[in-house]
Amino acid sequence: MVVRILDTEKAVRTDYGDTRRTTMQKEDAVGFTLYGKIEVVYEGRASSTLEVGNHLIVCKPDGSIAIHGGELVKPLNYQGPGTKIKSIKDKAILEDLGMNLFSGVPLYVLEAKNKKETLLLAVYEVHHKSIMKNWACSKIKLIKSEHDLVNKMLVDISQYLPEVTPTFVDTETPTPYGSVDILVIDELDVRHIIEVKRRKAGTAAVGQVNRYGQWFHDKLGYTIAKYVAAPQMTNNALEYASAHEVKHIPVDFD
Amino acid sequence: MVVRILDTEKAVRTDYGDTRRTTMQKEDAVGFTLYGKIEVVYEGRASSTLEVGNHLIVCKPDGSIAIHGGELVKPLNYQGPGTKIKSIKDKAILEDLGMNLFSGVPLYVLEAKNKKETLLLAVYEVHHKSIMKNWACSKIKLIKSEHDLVNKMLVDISQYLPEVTPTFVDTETPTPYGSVDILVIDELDVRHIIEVKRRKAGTAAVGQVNRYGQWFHDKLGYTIAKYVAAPQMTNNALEYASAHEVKHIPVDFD
DNA sequence: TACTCGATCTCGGGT
DNA sequence: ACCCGAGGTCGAGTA
Repeated sequence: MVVRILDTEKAVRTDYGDTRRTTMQKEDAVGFTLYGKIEVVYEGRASSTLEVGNHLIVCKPDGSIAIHGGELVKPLNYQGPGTKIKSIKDKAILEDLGMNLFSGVPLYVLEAKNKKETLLLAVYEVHHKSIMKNWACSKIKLIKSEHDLVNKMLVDISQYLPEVTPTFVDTETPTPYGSVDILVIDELDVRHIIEVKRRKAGTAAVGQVNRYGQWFHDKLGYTIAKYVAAPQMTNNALEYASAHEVKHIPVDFD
Repeated sequence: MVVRILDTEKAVRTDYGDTRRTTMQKEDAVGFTLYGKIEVVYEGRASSTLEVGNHLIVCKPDGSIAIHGGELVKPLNYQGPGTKIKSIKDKAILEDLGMNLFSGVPLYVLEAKNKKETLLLAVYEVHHKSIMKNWACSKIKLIKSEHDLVNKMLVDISQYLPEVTPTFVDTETPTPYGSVDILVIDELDVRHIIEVKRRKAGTAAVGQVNRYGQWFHDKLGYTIAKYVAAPQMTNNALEYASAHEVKHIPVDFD
């Protein structure tokens, strides 16, 4: 069994001859894309095969790898950060691993391995490839998240609970079933439990606030009131809510 | 206001001069990747900004578009299939739209619009770009899905319900709150409701089977028994399950 | 179109 | 490490 280890850039550039191993540094981290005729076999949490065809491979400096088809945002196959890429040349091993080698001997065969998961890529033709140097690792800043909606409601929480006199307000209050988005206690010691959704809420949101309510009522013995705060609710969610005394608070980003 | 419409390949190749509109055909469908210095503004379900930096744009023949940073499998920003790409050149409009034009006048500004969502891409430098022709649209075949686990259990369902004599078995039985994975009716007319998870089940899975149970008991008046079939359950899920008479059926793909 | 749910979920935060 | 829950979830299936 001959297994040779090479870094991702090297893997694109060489045939089977290279045995050097390079550790990728943060500074000189590179990624690459490769567009070509490729066959993929995945074995791990599930298993899958991708027929030979023109696909795009994207490898990033953090080791993550994705194989994209010509449709949809999500990749057909992928492995997360930290994946190690090797090149395998022993044909018998490849056939053992599930490769049919449809189109004769591949130019490259890459084994992308991450913990107990393996991705095998047989590259039969390379239409083009590119190296990405100094690839940025910035993160986007999101606004109008659920958290922002919670904050908006906190500015004047009593407006959403007209018949309640709040004496205590908390957010992200932990329960064994998850964190309560907004918890309001009034002067009668009633726990008002509010689950906030940024978009239309479904039955699962009502289920969530029910679980929190059961914790506060059944386990802790408090009197409770339950709410789902969302721009809209689905019809089934509304019905399910009314059957469980969950009120809908209409709320949105103006 | 000057807005010019061009197809995705054209968008890479031209500056602002092209006003042709082309409809992309299945046969000549092309996609492209572009690696360069890019700034992104997103406005839609949420909103976000991505600082100027080296990023990879992937546009597919179906109109989906993704902007990838040097980390993680998921794109930093994206739009789904059917997105229309235009080029905008009016600087005042760009500034209105939130572009700061950090690095002077961009080479290209692309507006990717899908329903009520908009992605603005200002491209300041192009390190390289590639056109993908004849991009395959194959799908992968996955095995070991939840559906496979359901089928495995159906082969001998009574093994998982030792004290039950099944008289009727159904799958994907619809309720207003979703479909029951496996429904078993026994000789006493009891409804055995089984929710199947291929991995460790959390509190949400128990919430699901509770909702189904409420439908069969509260609405339809049946006697019920509830189960979560999964390799494991989280501790909180186990506790929640025992409080609601939901039994755990250990099951796995051998 | 609206709604629901699985997913090789992915990803981030906590313990 | 693992556990756990959120997500612009995405995308599939169904009514």
